[in-house]
Order: sequence, then C-alpha cells, then structure tokens
Amino acid sequence: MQVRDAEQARLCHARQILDRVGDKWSIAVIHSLGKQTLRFTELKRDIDGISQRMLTATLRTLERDGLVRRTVHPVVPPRVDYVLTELGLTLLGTVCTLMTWAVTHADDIDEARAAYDARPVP
Amino acid sequence: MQVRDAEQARLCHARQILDRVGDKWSIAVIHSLGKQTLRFTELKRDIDGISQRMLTATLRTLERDGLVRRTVHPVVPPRVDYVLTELGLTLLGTVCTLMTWAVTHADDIDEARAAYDARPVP
DNA sequence: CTGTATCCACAAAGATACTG
DNA sequence: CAGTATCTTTGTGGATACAG
Repeated sequence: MQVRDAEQARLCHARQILDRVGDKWSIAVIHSLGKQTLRFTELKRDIDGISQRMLTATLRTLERDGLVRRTVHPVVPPRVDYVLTELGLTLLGTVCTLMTWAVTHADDIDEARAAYDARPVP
Repeated sequence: MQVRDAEQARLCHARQILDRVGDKWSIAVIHSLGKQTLRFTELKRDIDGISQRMLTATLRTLERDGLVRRTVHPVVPPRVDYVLTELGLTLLGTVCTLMTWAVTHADDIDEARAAYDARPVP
C-alpha cells in the first residue's frame, strides 16, 4: 500500500506543477520569452488577449517558481526585463514537445470530434 | 503580418488542446488507463479525490477527442470499459515526458519558491 | 453499476480606475 | 512604464438525489 500511496503523492505533486506550468497564460509567456528577453508591455503586446492583471500574476508565479528572472532597471521611465532562467529553458523544451504533439495531432482530434458529434443520437 | 497571425492561430489551437489534455483529471485518467483497461468504478477508485461528475465529464471529453474508447457491455448489471485509443497512447508518452520533467525538477521549483518567499519584504 | 440532473459555493478572470 | 486595487462576472467543481 505504501507503494500506491507514494505513487499517488508523486502524481499529486506532479499535478500541482502541471497546474502551474500547464495553464494557457504560463505556456504563452514561456513561449514568448523563449524567443527573446521582453519587457512588460512587450509581453502584453505579444500575448494576444491577456490582461494586465493576468500577465502580472502569471509573471509573479513563474518568477517564484524560478522559471523566469525579473530585472528592474532603476531609470525613468521604469524598465523591467523578463527572461527565462536555465530551469525555464529546460521547461521550454518540454513544452515545445507537447506543443508539437498538439499541432501534429490537431487534425486527428478534430476528426474524432466531428465523428463524435455526427453520431446518431438515440 | 500573416506569418504572425498564422503563428498566433497555431498557438491558440495548441492552447485549446493543452487546456483539454492538460487539466489534472484528464492527466490522471490517461495515466490510469495507461496501465490497463478499467471500468467506471475502478477508475473512480483509482483516481484519488475525483467526483462522479468530474469523472463522467472528463471521460466524455476524452472520448469525444478520440483519446479514450468507451465500450458498453449489454449485461446486468451494466458494465462499461474504458481503454486508451492509439491516439491516446501517443499522448500518454508525451504526458509522461512532462510528468518526468515535473518530477525531475520538483526540488528545483521547491527551492526557488522557498528562496522567493524568504526574500526580505520592503 | 453507470451514469444524469440540480443546486450551491468558491475561486478565477475580465474591466476599470488609479499610483509610484 | 509597470504595475496595484477594487468590483463584477463567469466558470468550475463538489455534494446530493435520482434514474435506467
């Protein structure tokens, strides 16, 4: 039973992390920063549909988790740069793998959905 | 501009799929079915903390997306089996990759969080 | 056994306005 | 420019009861 519990615990922990890095805004930020260092406003422009509130919250979480580094330049007007850390870069690779899967199998999923929705309903 | 829009569209589509397969219950179901075919009740027992409602909803979505196959046996009492499709199996592999990343770097993230939370607050 | 239906609570997220 | 504060709205998930 200890084995099952230990597995559950590991899964649970993994799920917590997936909940973090798996939400759409985190993915978007990581993907954007994968290309280059960006400032707050540049990120906001780059990520379609994100609100200031969500961008701030997402960046804080990613910073806290050690995936993104935030650099404040003491100038006027204020300038803050965001860049992926080394840990963030390893995640970028993994995220890209998942992205690739999603892109590769998008058609399969669309087909499956169409087939499912076209079923005769009793 | 078309290039950027096309990329945005692809990213958006990928995000939709990630939203599906990335939520914790989907991950849990796919992981459970990765080991063996299971019935509804067995899945509910296997996945700690899931409610009937969520399990049903998750299975429907996965079935619609062509990741899980649902087989009803016309017997009394009713018996319904769930198994990963071929497409589901390819996702299992990718999910495992992400899981592995999460497990591998869990300590790094915990450290980063501890360091972040220990910062002196102005 | 395998679900569906309903209700409710809480949290997440958008809009908006304001500050250092 | 780079956020914070506040309000409102939406959505997600849990509990429960019931049906085929």
